[in-house]
Amino acid sequence: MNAKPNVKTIADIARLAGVSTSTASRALRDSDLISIETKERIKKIAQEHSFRPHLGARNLRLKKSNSIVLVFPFDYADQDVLANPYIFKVLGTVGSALRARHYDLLLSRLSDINMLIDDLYIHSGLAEGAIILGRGDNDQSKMAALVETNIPFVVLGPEHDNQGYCSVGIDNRQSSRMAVKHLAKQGRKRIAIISDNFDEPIAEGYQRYQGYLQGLADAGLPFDQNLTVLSTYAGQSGYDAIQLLLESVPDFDAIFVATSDIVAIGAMQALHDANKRIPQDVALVGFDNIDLCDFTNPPLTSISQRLHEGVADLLTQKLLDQIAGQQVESTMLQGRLVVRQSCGASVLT
Amino acid sequence: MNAKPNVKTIADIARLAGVSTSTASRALRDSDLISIETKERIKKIAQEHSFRPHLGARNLRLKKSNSIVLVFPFDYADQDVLANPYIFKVLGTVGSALRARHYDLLLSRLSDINMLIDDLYIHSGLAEGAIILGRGDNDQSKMAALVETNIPFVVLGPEHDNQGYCSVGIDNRQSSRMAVKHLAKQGRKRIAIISDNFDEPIAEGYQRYQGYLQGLADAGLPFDQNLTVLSTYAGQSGYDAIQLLLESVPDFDAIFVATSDIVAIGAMQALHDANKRIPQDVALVGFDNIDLCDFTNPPLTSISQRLHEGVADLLTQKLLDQIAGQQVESTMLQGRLVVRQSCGASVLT
DNA sequence: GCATATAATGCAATCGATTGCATAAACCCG
DNA sequence: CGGGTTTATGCAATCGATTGCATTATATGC
Repeated sequence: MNAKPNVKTIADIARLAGVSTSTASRALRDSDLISIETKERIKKIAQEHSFRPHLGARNLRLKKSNSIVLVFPFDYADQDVLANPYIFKVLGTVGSALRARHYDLLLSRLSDINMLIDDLYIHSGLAEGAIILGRGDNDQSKMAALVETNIPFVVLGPEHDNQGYCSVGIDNRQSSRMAVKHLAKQGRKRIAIISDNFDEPIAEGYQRYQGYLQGLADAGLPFDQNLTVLSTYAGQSGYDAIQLLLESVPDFDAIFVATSDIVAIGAMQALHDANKRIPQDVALVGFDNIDLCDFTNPPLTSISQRLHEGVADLLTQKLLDQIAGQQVESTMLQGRLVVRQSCGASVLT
Repeated sequence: MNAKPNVKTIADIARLAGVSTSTASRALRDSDLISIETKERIKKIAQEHSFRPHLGARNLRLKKSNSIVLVFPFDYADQDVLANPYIFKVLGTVGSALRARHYDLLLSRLSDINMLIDDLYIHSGLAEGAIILGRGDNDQSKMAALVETNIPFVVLGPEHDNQGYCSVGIDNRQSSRMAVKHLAKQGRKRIAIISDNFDEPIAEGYQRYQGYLQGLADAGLPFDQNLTVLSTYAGQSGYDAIQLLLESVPDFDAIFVATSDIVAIGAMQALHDANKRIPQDVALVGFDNIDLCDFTNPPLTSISQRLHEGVADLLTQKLLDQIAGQQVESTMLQGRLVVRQSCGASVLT
């Protein structure tokens, strides 16, 4: 059926060209040790047989893999997280950045950092480094262990004191503070917060909570424990949170949904169902600034993590620099408040 | 710093254990050629040095790669597509299924089928097969060329006559017909359709359009060219489509958004802005049944592609069977209409 | 015309793990 | 106690591409 006989290896090409495998290999790599004519001839033969060198063999010889593993410290089964467009966007932008640098992207089948260390793609030669998409609340002792292994890796997430590794992320505290101040500026007095963490200093949710507290303080508003509600990453969780608030502190007039826009959308739904008008009765600010923010009803004000503005490139470049043996520094970006209608501000600018 | 000296290869382990590499290799693979005590001893040493065999070397020797490449026939830069939670969900479920079968997942940096054939991960030994997430409208001549290569692959998408490859997807025509009939049953007479393709028989959008036509016919409704609007995959596109309809045929009373739920959400926003009530003035049905359907206002009736019900497993199993040399058949699943409020049906059941 | 520089090519080892075959050691049994 | 098994281990080739070194062929210089 196929006109071309089995041409699978460089040796096959060499045989067809009547040269040694060394010559064939050099020709295909464009070495100047080989005469122009010979190179042309060999290349032509390779082309005709649509020959591709076996990358596994090459990588073995060259001791590299030219690929990076992207780790979700979540289980694939955790559909709530997977349903978050933000994560997907990160995946896409990181993939794009790696591609531009001729690296392949391996998705980790690992669900936590322990397994990463344990099952180590890197030690097994599959990847040269890792990009870890965390919410930053990975157990720091595990992270320390990871640092110990000397595996090159970077983390998308918050920066901690003396973390010992390189991270790229936005300033959760500052961004949140800004969001809350913005709500206060619209005249809101009873601003609630929905977050996924109020206890662990290491968690992004906690840091956003801290920013919330600062924002309240800045605006001279009192803190009320009842205005804090925990959530997961699912839309339903936002819905439930609102119902809780409506029961306990029905006088709230704004919500900062620190968890994610998806949760904010769930919250909006609950408010609609309770006949609360947004933003007249309750103003809302989300986090992540997903595309959908433009199409919620009303459009959702949110904090942009500046994904389009180079986070993926930063992550990728820092990782590759690290692999190349360079020292790299963490970067903390300032979030940007994208004002739409849900926060009650007039969108004139 | 590290107490353990350079232990990178099986030879190192062998040296430490005072045996040959063959013995070490066999011991680590649990061969019964090796005495129990020796095995235990070698395994212990390997453990202590957290040794992992180099998978590249193993794969080279065993002539396999134990990984699959997942191809998006979209560019990473195509943010509209990447923003679709449906694709992400597929990614997650396929990843999960592969993981369960101990395969690694490589993301293709390829943007089209041509490059897949050309740049071929498979010929280069990186992957054993490919899962192609298409909208099924891949150029069929390219697909034929792909079939020619004998590379094992499966496609998530519609089934075509004599396609020559294995696909798994839902019956676009039938599902769409069902959706339209459902709208007609609610008394809607002027049902519009938003789709991304009205011309190419090979495209999913076209097939959904055909289903729409059948549905209209079933319900005895006349076809009106003006009720058909083209869209891309972005929410904005749905918004624009509605504005177009409002200008040209303001009397429409229902829309079947065949492109995706994201587009439907954009459409809802446009309807809100035009003070059209959903579903009283305009009823709406989307496609994909993403999680968010529960949290739109009102909740969006949509067609489920049955992702949770084994599509990923089917794809994975069929691909692995193919790699193992078996003959595999395509599967076409029936879509399921998930009724919520946007279609105007009473949700009593 | 001969020695030396230069260009082109091939040989063989290498990357790290695996495995068929050979060998050595221990054991069995008459 | 010698021949025949059984059990445990090692040797060396292999997967496919790459590259240092050696070798041959050609060119240059005097």
